[in-house]
Amino acid sequence: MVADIQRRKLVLALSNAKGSIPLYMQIKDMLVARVTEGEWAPGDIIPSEIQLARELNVSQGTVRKAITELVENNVLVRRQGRGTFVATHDNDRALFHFFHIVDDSGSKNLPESKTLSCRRKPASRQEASKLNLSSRAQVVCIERIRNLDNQPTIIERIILPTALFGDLGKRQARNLPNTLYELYETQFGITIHRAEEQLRAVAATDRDASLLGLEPGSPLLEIERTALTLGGRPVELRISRCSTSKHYYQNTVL
Amino acid sequence: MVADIQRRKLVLALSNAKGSIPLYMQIKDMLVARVTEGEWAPGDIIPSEIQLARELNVSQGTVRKAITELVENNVLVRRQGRGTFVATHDNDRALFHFFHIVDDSGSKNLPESKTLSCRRKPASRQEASKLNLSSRAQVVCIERIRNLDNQPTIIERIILPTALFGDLGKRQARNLPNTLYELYETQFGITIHRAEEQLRAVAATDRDASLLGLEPGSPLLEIERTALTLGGRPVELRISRCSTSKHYYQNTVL
DNA sequence: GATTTTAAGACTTATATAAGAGTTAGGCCA
DNA sequence: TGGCCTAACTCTTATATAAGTCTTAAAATC
Repeated sequence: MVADIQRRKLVLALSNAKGSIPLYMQIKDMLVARVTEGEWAPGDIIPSEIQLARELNVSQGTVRKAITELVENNVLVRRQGRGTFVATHDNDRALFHFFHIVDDSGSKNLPESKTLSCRRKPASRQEASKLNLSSRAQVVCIERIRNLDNQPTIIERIILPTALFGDLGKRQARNLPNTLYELYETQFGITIHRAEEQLRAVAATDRDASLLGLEPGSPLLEIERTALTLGGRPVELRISRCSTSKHYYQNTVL
Repeated sequence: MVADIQRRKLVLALSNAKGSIPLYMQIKDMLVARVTEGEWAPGDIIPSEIQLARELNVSQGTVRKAITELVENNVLVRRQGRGTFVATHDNDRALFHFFHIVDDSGSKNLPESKTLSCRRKPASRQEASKLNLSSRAQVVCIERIRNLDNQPTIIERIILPTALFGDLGKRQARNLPNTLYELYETQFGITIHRAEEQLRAVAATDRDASLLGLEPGSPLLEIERTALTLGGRPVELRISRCSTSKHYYQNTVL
């Protein structure tokens, strides 16, 4: 442990000698590394700014600048007087952060979910490519239907690499929780950090239509989301088909 | 001018005496005010951090913290060794910032535009409500069709309050530039700062279909955007209907 | 004697200031 | 024309002080 810190000091000293990369960035990278490597798990408190500053032989303000950027990136959460914590998916912000469907009055509610199926299969070419898997790797494929205001509104197909979510397919087959990202975090140690979404308008298939109680051919909003970890590794592919007769997808462009 | 600065110092001193609001926030608000009031126009350089610090009787670091937050909000742009500038819509970031349609290969190109019509009319109830106008206020209504890869892909209807964009309807009727936000900024002194977008899947009307070369009833992605100024005032309503057969709407959730 | 209230202290993050190190653009000179 | 110098910026780091939070133990109350 002490040796570990010594090594770190050495590394910092060396890269500092090289000159170019600012101290606070090196510290930032080091903090990210310690989070991704699991030294600090989501929800854990990390050492105080002063402790880190002592450990790394820099001033508190320098550590602070590194932490500030990680707070802006949603990696850490600060609470004055308490400490700094690794961000989790169990607080309100995180729960709603990746969900963009809003009802016509503008209010956002999390939908209930009913799992239709949960099985293993080889990844399709497209799935393998989007998840960076070798072709024909095994994936878990979950299908569920989600209700908003007691109306079936969204059909979701979720693709996960079996390599990462091995026993999810077997153990929890049909009683999956509503908020999957919390499950990934607590059960599999995988924290979703950001996502890329591709939206298209598509026509409802016969199956879509019967599940959602619409006419076949009705326009649906298709959202194809690739969810990534802090390290940028894609770990979930999720394709949602939404009826937008009473809801819409909300996006704020800052 | 000097009196103005003196007044500002006094205001700061007073609100500082009250105690609660941090100095850097007061400075931030003051900087925003000076931008919105037009003392500094988009593209202008603002006084250096040290000059502002002297003017306000605070240290450079405090001014810096205020400016940093405004840079994060896309209000200001910093260039090391040069100075700090009011953000404009003429750089790459701004041009692509509000445009989310990407072709299937993932590359983003700005579409060409052809104006179909440009006329004045009284605002509909919905338009008046979304733009915060008194009912039946006059608006300019622009309709245009936009090509991507030489294919008509997007039908746009743009609603602007005549009160703000008075002579736009007459003077420039049919030769509007492609990038409107730059025009708003340079010709009307209105800078779009953020936007709220509501996305739905809809069926193409006969007119949509003939303009886009599709079958009537084909699914289209409808994007209803309300664009707001720095002060949060809605100034443009834009409804786009997009064919998503070869393109999609890209959103990154951080 | 048991329970609640209060106040001090030891933490934490938040804010403000200052000094020196990088960057950039433009002028000067060979 | 091409290279060097310098002035005017921002960027990085460090330090001091303020403000918020929790623990603990003494004091007050039942």
